[in-house]
Amino acid sequence: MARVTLKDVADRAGVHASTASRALDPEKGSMVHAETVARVRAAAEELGYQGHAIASGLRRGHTSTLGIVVADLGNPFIAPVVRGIENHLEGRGLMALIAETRDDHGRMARVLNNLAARRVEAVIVTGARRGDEQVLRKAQRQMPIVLAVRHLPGSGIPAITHDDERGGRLAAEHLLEHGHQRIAQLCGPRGISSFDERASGFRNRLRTAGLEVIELEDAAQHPTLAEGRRLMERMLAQRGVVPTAIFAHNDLMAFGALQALAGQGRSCPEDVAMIGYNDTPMTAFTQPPITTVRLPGYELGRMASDTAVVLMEDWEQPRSTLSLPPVLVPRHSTLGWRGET
Amino acid sequence: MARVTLKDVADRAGVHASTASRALDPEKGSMVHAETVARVRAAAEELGYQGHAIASGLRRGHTSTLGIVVADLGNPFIAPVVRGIENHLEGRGLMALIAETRDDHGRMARVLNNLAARRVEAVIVTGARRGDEQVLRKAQRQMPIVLAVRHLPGSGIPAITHDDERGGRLAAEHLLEHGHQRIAQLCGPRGISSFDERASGFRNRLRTAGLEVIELEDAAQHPTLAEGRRLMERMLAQRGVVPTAIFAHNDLMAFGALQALAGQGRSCPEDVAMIGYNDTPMTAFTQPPITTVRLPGYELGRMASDTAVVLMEDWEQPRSTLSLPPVLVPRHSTLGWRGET
DNA sequence: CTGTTAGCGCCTTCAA
DNA sequence: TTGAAGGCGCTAACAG
Repeated sequence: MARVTLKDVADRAGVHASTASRALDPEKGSMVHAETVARVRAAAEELGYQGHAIASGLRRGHTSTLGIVVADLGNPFIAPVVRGIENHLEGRGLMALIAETRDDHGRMARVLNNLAARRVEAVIVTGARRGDEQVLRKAQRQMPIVLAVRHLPGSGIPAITHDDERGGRLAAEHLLEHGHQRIAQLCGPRGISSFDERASGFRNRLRTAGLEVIELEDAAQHPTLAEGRRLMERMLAQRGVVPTAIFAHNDLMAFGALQALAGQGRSCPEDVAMIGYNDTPMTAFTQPPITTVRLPGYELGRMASDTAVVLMEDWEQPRSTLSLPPVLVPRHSTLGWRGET
Repeated sequence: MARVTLKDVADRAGVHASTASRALDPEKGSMVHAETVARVRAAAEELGYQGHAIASGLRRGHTSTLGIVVADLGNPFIAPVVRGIENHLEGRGLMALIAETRDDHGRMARVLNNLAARRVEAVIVTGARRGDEQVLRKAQRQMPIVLAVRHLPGSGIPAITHDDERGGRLAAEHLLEHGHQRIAQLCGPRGISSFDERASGFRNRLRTAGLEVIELEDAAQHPTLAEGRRLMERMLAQRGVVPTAIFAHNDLMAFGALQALAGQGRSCPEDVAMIGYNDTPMTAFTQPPITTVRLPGYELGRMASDTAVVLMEDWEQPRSTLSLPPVLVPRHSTLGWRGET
């Protein structure tokens, strides 16, 4: 397909290929006689000429492409982030190659390698986790890398994240304000900054209030509904006090926890209050509607993309690291708690 | 970045670039003396050589890239489809460029043009709608196009879709079986096959049963919650009989409709039964849980990707058009209807 | 204003 | 088994 080349167009217009090239380039159209431009344009039109961005890019030394690496395309929270990136790229002549790691280190390595071979001009990684440092640092020697959503503490790789420490704190404060004393959290996977930080933000705030969090040693393998249910069931199976409030590390885990509670005949919010995280659209429509922490995913995507673009234009930029503020969204799953009985 | 080229490696290994090329190509490694291969590999390693898939592709005549065009990256239903595509591509050395049209014809044209310029070897379009035929047909002269999710009736462009006619029929049958007589539907945007067909499947099935659907002339501009609410409000504002059951063309619209009903003091499922479409994860957790039609999005993605790969390898393949079967998932929003009063 | 020349980085003849 | 030559499609630099 697409047989016709610039040379064909030039021949038909009776000019040299380089003239045709200039005539078709909006930036250089002025260097060429208006009549010639018209002739070349006409020839291109007649032949159905389609420019070859790859060849042109090879010559010019750029690909106008960047990479997006996500852990899980199915995670509802990732959609607005990707959308923010994509919308920022649009109109800049840039396009994104997208790949999924499924939180697998080997896949991360392979994907980055593939992206490097394709000479993307920057990579936005939303799926980094502890253990990826080395691979990422190596990749960083070949192209700018921007971490988004999850960062790698101490790695020095620029990152645009949410302030999850703060998110955890907000959750804790909300529960404290409502008079809870026996408070638990169900932890998302370890080694992922966004989960680790919401855990410590939550824990620390409770300590400040003189309380110790109820926690399992076990954390979720993946931040899924099934894992939320499993952890909640384990917690309920332990003897000792039952918490009056649960902080689940994301909305899906909160649902799972709710199912486990229901299975034990405990109701939310009357017996146990629940807080999720992410403000996934559905949280507003569930029974009960779930109190959650809202993060500006779309904006984060735009900013990560913006950082990536700056970095690809000017390699040795100061590494900007940003953290966007979360907001607590109170709903019935905590507001309806009836207090100690 | 990535300064070192094959020539550098060759020089360091003391061989010609073409030998280095062969040594590094797993397919042609055998054409080269084992010792030479080792020397070249070592040199590449020492220099930190990173292959240049773009240049290599230019020479070999392929890009190992395909395009995915979606209408709305934020639509929860699109995630599994993209996931299915991506997972199918992985391990085949292929990667996908992704772009969003937001259901805008102009954007569709621009995106396809950009993709063609980048010489993607095929494009999967999940966001086609009436009015895109011409642009798509033109693009089809440059690369194979596969429609997914939504097809273009009469266009002859290969498509992998869900059988939405059938989905509509299933919804109708479910309501008939439960004894409904005054049945309405809230229509998704016109000119999009998936909505048009679920509308006609539903309508026709009711006609066969001797019933006429209650419908507005108006359809949703976008398949969103807000539009679902607006349409439901309009319907309730009309004098005459109130339906006992509603078929909303997707789950989000169903939520909107639910809100409108609640606003009028009507409860679901007691007064009015509701059916959605897509089996978005949240439908199982809402109050009430919503009866919906489940579609195999992931499988559809895989199949679309498979078709695209076949087409890019063998241009003039018979145009395979497939339609995957939907399944009705009954939940409380219809099962709890208390019947005519 | 336009043509010539020389590659971008790689791979595939062809010949040795 | 290896090297030389040529070119994928395009454009920058240099003449004229």
